[in-house]
Amino acid sequence: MSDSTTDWNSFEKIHDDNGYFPNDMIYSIRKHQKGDFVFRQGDSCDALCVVITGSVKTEMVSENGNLMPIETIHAPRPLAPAFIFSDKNIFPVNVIALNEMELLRIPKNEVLRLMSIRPDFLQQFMTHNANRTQFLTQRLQLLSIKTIKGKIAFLLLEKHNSEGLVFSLAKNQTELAEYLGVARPSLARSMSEMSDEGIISTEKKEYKILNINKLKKLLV
Amino acid sequence: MSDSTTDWNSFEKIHDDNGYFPNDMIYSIRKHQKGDFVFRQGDSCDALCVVITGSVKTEMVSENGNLMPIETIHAPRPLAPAFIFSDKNIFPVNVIALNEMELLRIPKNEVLRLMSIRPDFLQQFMTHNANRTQFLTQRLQLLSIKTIKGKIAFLLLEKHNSEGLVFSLAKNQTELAEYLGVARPSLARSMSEMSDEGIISTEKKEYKILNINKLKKLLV
DNA sequence: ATTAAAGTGTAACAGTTGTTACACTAAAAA
DNA sequence: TTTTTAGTGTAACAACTGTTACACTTTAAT
Repeated sequence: MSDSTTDWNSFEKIHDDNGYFPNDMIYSIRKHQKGDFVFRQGDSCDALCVVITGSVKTEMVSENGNLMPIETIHAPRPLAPAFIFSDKNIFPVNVIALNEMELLRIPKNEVLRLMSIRPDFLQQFMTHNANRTQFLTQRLQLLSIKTIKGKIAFLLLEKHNSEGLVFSLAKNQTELAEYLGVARPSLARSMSEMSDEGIISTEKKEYKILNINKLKKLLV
Repeated sequence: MSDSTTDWNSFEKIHDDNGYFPNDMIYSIRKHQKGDFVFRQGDSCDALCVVITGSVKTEMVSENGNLMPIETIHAPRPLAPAFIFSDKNIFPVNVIALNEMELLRIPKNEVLRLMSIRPDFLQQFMTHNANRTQFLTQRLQLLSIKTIKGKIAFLLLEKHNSEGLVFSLAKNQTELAEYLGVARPSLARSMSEMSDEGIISTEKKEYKILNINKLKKLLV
């Protein structure tokens, strides 16, 4: 499964009680070089894995053999943390090291023990998962909207709620199109139509909402 | 916020230690009648809520004032369990009683305490959330596929993995179309084309995969 | 300053999907 | 059985989106 020499099934104990991890915590750390497969899609996994240095990318192997990139994960961040507790704990993606990286691995039972003795750890774990659920829910909502103008409206109204009528987006047009799951020229067309209709105005990454009622009607 | 007479902020203690909930658990129970708003979109919530009898529906108020049904929740099931731990704990949906129902409410701090003293409770909570994350991820994958034939292929190949080349689906064509987020006649057209091409055959809710390689190519 | 690269606006056309309508069949109710 | 209802197959057409191509602008690199 992997190219490192670390024995994957041996766990050590940590030596300093830092108030977060107790000094008798059972864990293992393994190093990977750039390009290593950290996990392959279909591997089973019964430990909490945390990227502690470096970064990895995840990609999904579709049924026809194509590779679809999912996301990039930079240290420090857990790797599919919810996942070790699911009924069917098989890794859904390939995980590949983008550079030299280190992976902390804590067995499931030890995770449960940590949770019961370290409230901070428990709370942080829960918060992470809750935020992830909210992220997924919101993403699902966005993709449920069928028209391009509707997706743009959803995005801009969301920004509006936190930042008002004038704001800037971090993404350029190409990235935005990818994020919305549409073709770039189609996005440009829809946007220029919305400008013609006096709903919004855009200048590079700066957006203004000119007619919020018309914008809301596009959500239908 | 609600029509019941129970004091929403008073919590009692449970009286029998059933091995799952301890006898000093802090909680409250409130009853709702059919049609009551249990929560409104935007309400904040710092307690774990469990539907213990009856059922509720959740719906989302979109920016233009339309109502979009999300899901129906039958007892016994927690209500947005991940959610109380998120950074921004505002209810994302309306929750409405479908019939006479009872809601168990356990304050967040008490949930954390329960988790640390009842491993079963902790584990079940984690498993529930993990499964939900997996469900959302899979739904996201399905909606990311752009063509109708691709969505059909994804669905059928998933069934194939667990049940082989011949199986039946629980949904009829109308429900299936809604699930895939496409128009019913469009789904029928795509399916009959796939039948013409010798990829699948369908009879009512029975499906056969005739040419799995062609089916996999549709995922691109 | 010049060149190269990245990002954007736009148009023509093809392809897919949604809409609407209607006939037909199967299943449920009277 | 008859009637009603739900579910399905199909067609014509409209609407929308993707594809491809190219000009133009802005930014970065040489």
